[in-house]
Amino acid sequence: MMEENLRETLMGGQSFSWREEDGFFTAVLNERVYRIKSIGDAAADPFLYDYFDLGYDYEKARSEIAAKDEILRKATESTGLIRLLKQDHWIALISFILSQNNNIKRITGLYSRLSEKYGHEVEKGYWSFPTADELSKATEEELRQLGVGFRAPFIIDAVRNRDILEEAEALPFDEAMKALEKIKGVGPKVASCILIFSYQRREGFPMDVWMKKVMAEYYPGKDASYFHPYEALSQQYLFSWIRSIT
DNA sequence: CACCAGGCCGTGC
DNA sequence: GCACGGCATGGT
Repeated sequence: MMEENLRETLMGGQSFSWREEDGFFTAVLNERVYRIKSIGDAAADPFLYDYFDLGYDYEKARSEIAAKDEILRKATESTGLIRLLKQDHWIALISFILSQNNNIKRITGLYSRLSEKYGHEVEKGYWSFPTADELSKATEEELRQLGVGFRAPFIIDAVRNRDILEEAEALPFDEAMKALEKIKGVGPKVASCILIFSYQRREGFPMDVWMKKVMAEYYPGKDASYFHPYEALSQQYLFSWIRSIT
């Protein structure tokens, strides 16, 4: 059995909710604090079972991805098992708006500051990410002061258009992309991240600056369809791999 | 000083 | 339709 790489799944750019402290991965989700050491800790909890998508066979998917070509074999062997998280839509929307032209470390910091300023404390020192209602109280000026920069008006617009998240649920992938892209600051990359990491849409294939390098260098002339039916998971292995060797 | 980070918007053609 | 500059912030 392939070793699980919980760190890559939780800290590798899918989510900005988790912190690593004292050998535990910790996050405030579902109105409480979760502290886990390994994926085994998630199986008994219904919320985490769903969040970590434990009903899906990631071992099988990984081995089929690895068999596709030499690059994917290298990418899958460069790390342990990676999962695709099923996060809250609203948290994913704001998280990936924050992510544009930004780096993972700073995105995580902004996520924390938003939580402490607009969220609520569920346990001493642990703050939930603000709900849409809570974040609706923020002004553009406040958000800029907090450090989100040019993304401030995008967050305001996301609050205003929050209902699109519900609509996207029932739409086929391409239409869900278009619906999400009606929100300011949401383009193809951000929309596909939201659909993969909170709607379980495995046909998404986010093209960030890292993936553009991978495609140009190793898959010239190809696109997401080459990786079917594992577009999203292949992308996640390639993303992890290219960052690890660069 | 420059250039980069899980990009997108507005403008011009 | 595509190319390009601008954009807040912090790190290297």
